[in-house]
Amino acid sequence: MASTLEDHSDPGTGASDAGAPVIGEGQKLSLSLWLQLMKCTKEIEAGVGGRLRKVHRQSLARFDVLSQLHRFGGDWAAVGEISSRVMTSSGNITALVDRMVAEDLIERRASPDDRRSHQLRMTGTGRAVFDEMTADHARWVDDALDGIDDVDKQRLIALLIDVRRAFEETKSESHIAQAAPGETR
Amino acid sequence: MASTLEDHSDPGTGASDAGAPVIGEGQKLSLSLWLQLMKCTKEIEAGVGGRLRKVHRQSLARFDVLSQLHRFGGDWAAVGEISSRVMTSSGNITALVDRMVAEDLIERRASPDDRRSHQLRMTGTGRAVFDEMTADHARWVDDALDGIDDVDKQRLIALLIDVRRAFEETKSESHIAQAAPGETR
DNA sequence: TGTAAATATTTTATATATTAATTAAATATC
DNA sequence: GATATTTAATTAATATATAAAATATTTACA
Repeated sequence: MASTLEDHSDPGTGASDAGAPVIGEGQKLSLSLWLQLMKCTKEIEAGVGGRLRKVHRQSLARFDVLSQLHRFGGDWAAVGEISSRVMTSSGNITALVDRMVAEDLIERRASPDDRRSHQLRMTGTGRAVFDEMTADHARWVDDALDGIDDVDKQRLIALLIDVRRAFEETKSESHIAQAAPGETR
Repeated sequence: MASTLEDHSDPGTGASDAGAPVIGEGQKLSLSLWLQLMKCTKEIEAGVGGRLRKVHRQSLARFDVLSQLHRFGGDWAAVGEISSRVMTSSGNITALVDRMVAEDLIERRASPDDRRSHQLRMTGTGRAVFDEMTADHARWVDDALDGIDDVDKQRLIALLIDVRRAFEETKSESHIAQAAPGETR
């Protein structure tokens, strides 16, 4: 779902808005960037995800699971490995895997090494479905970004990698003093 | 949830991968950009959304609904207006609104003008919760983007607006020939 | 060795999301 | 004015997501 699709960068004039939330000048730019990032991702995601759903009757979540399994090239992969790579909770991956197993897209077995662990692998059917989805997915994404020239795409990629690195650093810096309710700084 | 968190830009060597999906050279760059866009958004969303959930016991979806209602400054807003602005389905907004009404964050009434339509407004409680969330949200987003300088933020904003505009144009161009299963071009 | 702690996954409860079908009312058209 | 179409929202069925608790197993270590 969309999130924060509101430009808070204008805290308002104050007219008829006595207790308006106070947003600092320095935060406005960050909020505008976050808003654009969110809108851009959600809009394209809705487009590509909607087509994936309509054409292949599969969700982006399932496509992600298959994509990650594909990287293991036919080998078994631990459930935890997949769930962390697709950025979903352990509880969610269990249900997702259940449904994908029921549809014969993937198969699950107990790990031979660690009896706590389970492993996943694509089935032949899963591989076929994945290949079909992959081709369409790549074309749809490329279509969505059609109007952007290669130089701008490369600039964007570099900037987004910077943002992710900066965010990771922020997290690791603040990991000692975990946020208490109401105060983060 | 995360999506497409797999870099398809390398279609592989072909070794032990006979039927590998074919991805054109020109699509690789688009896929890399899409991957970074997705990862960047999802990672920050997980951080900010997780804190919002933990600290304020509210989802980003609810924050979005309150944000949109806030723009109406105390006036009633049509349910459809809100659902389209937060980019969610009519079915979802009904359930979301039900829960928010039950928690006294917002109130709902039949529209006086159009008897098909319903309207929403923040309650005093909702406004108070929104104000608290807004301050934290702005700070968390700013923290997440702490390491990026203002010039790069502005570059990113401009580029993302370009991407959204390009995507909208693509959609309106292809709206006549809607994609049939398996063939989009 | 025995016990505590950590790890991997599942289960449970619930929230959030989609699509399709339904209901009700407004609008268009003849 | 009667009928068909469109519009607005809800309902129903189901998928996807989270957090918290439970289960089972491995690892650490006194």
